[in-house]
Amino acid sequence: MENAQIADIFDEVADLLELSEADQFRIRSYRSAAQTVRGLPRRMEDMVRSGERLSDLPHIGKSTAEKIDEILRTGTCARLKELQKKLPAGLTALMKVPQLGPRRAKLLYDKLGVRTIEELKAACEQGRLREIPSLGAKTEQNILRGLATIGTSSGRMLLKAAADHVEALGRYLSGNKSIKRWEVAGSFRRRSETVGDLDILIEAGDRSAATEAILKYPGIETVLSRGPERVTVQLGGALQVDFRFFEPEAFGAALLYFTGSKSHNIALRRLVQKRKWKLNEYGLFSGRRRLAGASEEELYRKLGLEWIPPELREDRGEIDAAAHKAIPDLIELKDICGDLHSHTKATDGAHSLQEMADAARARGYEYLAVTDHSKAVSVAKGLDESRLKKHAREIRKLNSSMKDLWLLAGVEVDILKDGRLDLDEDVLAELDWVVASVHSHFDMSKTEMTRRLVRAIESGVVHCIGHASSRLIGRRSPIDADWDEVFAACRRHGVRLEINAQPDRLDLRDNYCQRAKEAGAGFVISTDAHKLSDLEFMPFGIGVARRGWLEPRDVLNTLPAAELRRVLKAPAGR
DNA sequence: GCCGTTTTCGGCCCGACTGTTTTCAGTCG
Repeated sequence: MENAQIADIFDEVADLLELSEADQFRIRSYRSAAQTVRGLPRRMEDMVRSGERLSDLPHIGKSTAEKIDEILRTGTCARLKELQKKLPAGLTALMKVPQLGPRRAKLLYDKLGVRTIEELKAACEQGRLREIPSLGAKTEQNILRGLATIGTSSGRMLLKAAADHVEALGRYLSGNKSIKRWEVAGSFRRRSETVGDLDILIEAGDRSAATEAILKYPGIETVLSRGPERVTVQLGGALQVDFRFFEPEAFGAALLYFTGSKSHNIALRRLVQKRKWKLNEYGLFSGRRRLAGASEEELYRKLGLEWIPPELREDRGEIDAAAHKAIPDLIELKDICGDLHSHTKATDGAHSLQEMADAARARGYEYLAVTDHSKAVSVAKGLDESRLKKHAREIRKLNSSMKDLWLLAGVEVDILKDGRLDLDEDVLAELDWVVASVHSHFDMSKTEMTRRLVRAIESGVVHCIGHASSRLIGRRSPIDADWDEVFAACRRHGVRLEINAQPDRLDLRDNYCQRAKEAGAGFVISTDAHKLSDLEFMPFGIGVARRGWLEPRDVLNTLPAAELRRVLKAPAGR
């Protein structure tokens, strides 16, 4: 059983407890436990098997540890079943509708007999909600609008899509005189792979002028609310944006607060509470005296912590690390010296070898690996042995004509169903760089898939496993494998794991990076560019690596060309 | 239900906005 499934059970218990109007702190406990389980870099099942004490984990006590045992044994827990018996099914779905929480969901069920989303919709359309005191016509409309957004998507967009919005919006905000400073906080600043909404903090000379300017932004579809502290709008593409106004002395506290994550904030507040202080979005206070607030650095310093990069703020050990001055020296875009995964017109790329090389050089790279597909990917006109040899000759010919860019002759070879490689190993051994990837048979059993990947890793001709889980965010689930075994094999054979920077891949994902690093594996960050503009995806890969606690020394393509040459010449395992 | 550098009992993160109130509950982030 996966951690996410266990977490879902705890969240459902919490939902049902909310509907039962149980003790709010008990509810919060279940939520925290769900959060801990969901964010864990390792599987609970494996931890239990190796005899680790679950109650050592944050927010997991004796009672929750017992429930985890029970869930792993039986697939569910008695507490959940008992609650489900007491409350009608469907009510938990109802309380996830925007505008509805546990109280209103229960109210609608008790007074109107509403138990499904469909019945809710009908009740709103018939104007029956206004029969209930405390609800009115406005609420009916708001619920209907919320229902409309539920159906359309998961409600979260890819980080890249949000980044495009931020770029346009940022240009607009920067061009306005009444706005002195603006920063995007939230999951966008933490570089989460998807973003639910945008939180934009504003320092304004004149708030009402700034508000007027914001409301004139052409991308706005609906104004959801506006007050003196906050303006909430919806942009096209159903992206919600909160603009919040802050004075300079509170700006750092606001940035900290709205960057989150929620669990990071709660963990910080626990520290604050011990000192009898108060931390909110306006500052750190002792009584009414402000101790800090203008910058994040001073806030963390007051708490005895190093500044924590936003990507680490997930309550996965970063606060402890900051207290011991052990925050890693996270990798940055400027550390990257080249790109080790790209395609050309030879297969499914859009541009020629020369064009790709020029673009890489224009970015200041020292090297680019050209890694077109192998023949199994027939839709991409994948290369067979003879076409690959010819392609490699062309790459080397162009390479010899260039002084300041090393073009590595490479390939992205398919890992076949049984773990063999799609091209003759003698031909692969001639190349400078071999990426091996799974592009088919995604639904094999965990045992078979593990064997498949490990066999490829053990081939002796592979330098790197491309997009290891082969998931597509929101569209295709990751393949199932015993990742600890895969990572261990990578370490043994000196095979790197790719962090694929394509916005809908971001694979290996962040918590697996952390886990693979602990297992001693190395990494590369690549764009898998199929066209010139894809080379610009590198920052998204960097974001994942930073969220995975990676430092420059963990990532092969931080090496300058000369050093990379030396490493690649060394025997495997180095 | 979790947690402990004043605690094994008694706390537990904090504020804004909306709608329908006429002092606040519910929801949201």
